[in-house]
Amino acid sequence: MSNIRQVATMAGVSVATVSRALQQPERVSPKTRTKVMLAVNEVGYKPNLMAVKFRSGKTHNLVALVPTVANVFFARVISGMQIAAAQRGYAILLANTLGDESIEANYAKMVQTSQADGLIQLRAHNPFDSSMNKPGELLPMVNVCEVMSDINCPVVTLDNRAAAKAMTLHLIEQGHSRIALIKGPQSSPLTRERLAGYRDALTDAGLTFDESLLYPGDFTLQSGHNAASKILASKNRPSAVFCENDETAIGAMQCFKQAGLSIPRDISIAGFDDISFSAFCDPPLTTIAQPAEEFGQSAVSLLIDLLEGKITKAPKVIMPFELIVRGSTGPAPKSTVA
Amino acid sequence: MSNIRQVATMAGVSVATVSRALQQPERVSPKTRTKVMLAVNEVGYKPNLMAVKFRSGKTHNLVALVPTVANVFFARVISGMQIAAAQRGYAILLANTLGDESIEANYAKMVQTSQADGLIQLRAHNPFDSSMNKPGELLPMVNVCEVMSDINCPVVTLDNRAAAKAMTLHLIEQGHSRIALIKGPQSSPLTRERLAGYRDALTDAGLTFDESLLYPGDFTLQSGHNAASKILASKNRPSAVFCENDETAIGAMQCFKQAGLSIPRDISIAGFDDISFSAFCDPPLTTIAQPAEEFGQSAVSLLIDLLEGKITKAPKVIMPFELIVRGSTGPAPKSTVA
DNA sequence: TAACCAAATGAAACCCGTTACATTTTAACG
DNA sequence: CGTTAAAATGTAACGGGTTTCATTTGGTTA
Repeated sequence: MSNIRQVATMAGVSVATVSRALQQPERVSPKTRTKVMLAVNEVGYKPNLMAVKFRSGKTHNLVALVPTVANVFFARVISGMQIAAAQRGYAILLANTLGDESIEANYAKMVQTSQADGLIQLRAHNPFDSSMNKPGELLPMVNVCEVMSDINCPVVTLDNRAAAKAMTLHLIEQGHSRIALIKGPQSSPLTRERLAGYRDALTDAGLTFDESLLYPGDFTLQSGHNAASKILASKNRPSAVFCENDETAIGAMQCFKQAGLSIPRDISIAGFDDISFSAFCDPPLTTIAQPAEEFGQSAVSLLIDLLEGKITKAPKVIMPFELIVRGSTGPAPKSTVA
Repeated sequence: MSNIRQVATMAGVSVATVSRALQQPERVSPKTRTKVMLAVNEVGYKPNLMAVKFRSGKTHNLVALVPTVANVFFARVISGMQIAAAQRGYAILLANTLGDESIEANYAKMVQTSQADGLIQLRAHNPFDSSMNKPGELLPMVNVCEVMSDINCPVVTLDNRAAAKAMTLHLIEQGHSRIALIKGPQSSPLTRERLAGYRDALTDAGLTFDESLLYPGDFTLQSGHNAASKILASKNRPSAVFCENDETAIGAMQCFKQAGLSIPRDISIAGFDDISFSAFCDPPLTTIAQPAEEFGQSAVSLLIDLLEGKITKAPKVIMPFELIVRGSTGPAPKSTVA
């Protein structure tokens, strides 16, 4: 690999001049500039940006801690992060953490060992060890989707509680009074927030909250399918099912259809996220649309602002959601309503 | 940030000794080792790995050029890459190229500017500029999924032609003789290979290849839906549809179902990839399973071997596929067969 | 105790840009 | 033409590790 000194020799100038000719062309005479450019081409010079990063102390790398890269919703967030980062000259170091805290910690160390400037966390968990805690100083981190309550950290999310309430309200308006909820992983704050919103809507509508209508899930297709089997087997079957994400809903939908139920005639199903597959179910899934790509973009933008000292307080960005009513929800069957 | 010199001062030894105490503990006396470790903790020393990378000329970063991060199949490949890379001490720099050659070239430059050691390409396209071509030397690149014919490059893929042939054969065995094919993007070699396999099977079975049964697509849900509409509108409608990927199949399936067709009674549908959603369709989708995660792992492993000089020839790794027969394919309707 | 070798340690170069500071060249003006 | 300021260019330090080579220390043996 050629270096700047070879270019300098070839051009018959000093390394400083070469550096200037490349970084601030107006600082060198046109004549010298030409000489340098010719020499650059001559020796096929490509700057060693590792040296630049080392010297400057800025890597322009951001670590993204993603529990599961293969999750469609997360994939959209990553896509947004990637695009925003590229626009501002940063690269994304992707970490597939599988929710494992030791893996998270390993990647977080990249920030502590100067391999990355900052970190984006999709889970509600602080991956840094205590040595990073500087009193009064923000960690070089931004949280997306899930909110960490115990730490002061910029965050991009949406009002999950309000969104879940809106969806539940939609179902109630359709005449449903027994609405099952298939939850997400217990560990996720999202699960609790969405449950709270579901409960809010019931309370507002004067309906009783029934623990037995809550089903465990973990945001996977399979867990939706499993929960649906249990719902089918329950006595007093609910007339609607609100799933805390779309994958769960799609898994549940398959189970109901294979059992011979017609959706939404026999049972209504609603999801959360609006992944691409949701519009292509049969029937298409009623869901809450989240601006996933914007989550990623906004998070990256916030993190870079933080790193570049443009913000010092930790903002909380609440993105808008949208209730998307499609064919999977409809009026409650008369028999159930009666 | 503390550095190694501060540790040296604190421990009362030279920087060389500190470096050795940390890298090759057996090379220093136990007494010194202890002194150094105490000093490390004392000043909260974290090595600047950017300096190490700069000095060594090895970044231990790999660039992954992915056309669309949000594609579920690619997401699985990325997941595999990520895991294999982590195991061998490498990090993945993710690039969402959108198939744009200038974006690809930008990320490829990261290799040329010493920001990454190598690159994994998911498209059949060489992103490097000509300055990288060293006669007789392999590029620091591995190809996954798609094969580049014009360049000598290690590759991990599967026999798409054979797989498409196997699927088509399956449909033929079910009694189908008019089988539509919804293709992928024209630009992708996958599209052509799968088409070739489809054709092979028809030829072997003595069926005529009918151009009018080929429908354009681009691997998206929407394109599958669009193609299905056209199929519905065609006179002499085919009794089976082979889609070049699962997303297309799922999009097509929705269209057929909404038109009142029963699958597979009225029409059979087959896909390719075996994404997670395929098992959770109604009916579940017959498809070709590809070991996507293994693609990623194998590619990373190959690339690292290449970078570390463990291989000098460009191997071609052909992964196995599996025909997964589910409910979306069945015997051809009698009326059509007759 | 002298001689000798191995183990332990230290000094300094090195990687490759950027940049502060010093020096030289150029241009302008009296 | 001489003076002076501005523009252009050069020199060398710097960043933080690793590593080579030299030196010192320690222990062993005659």
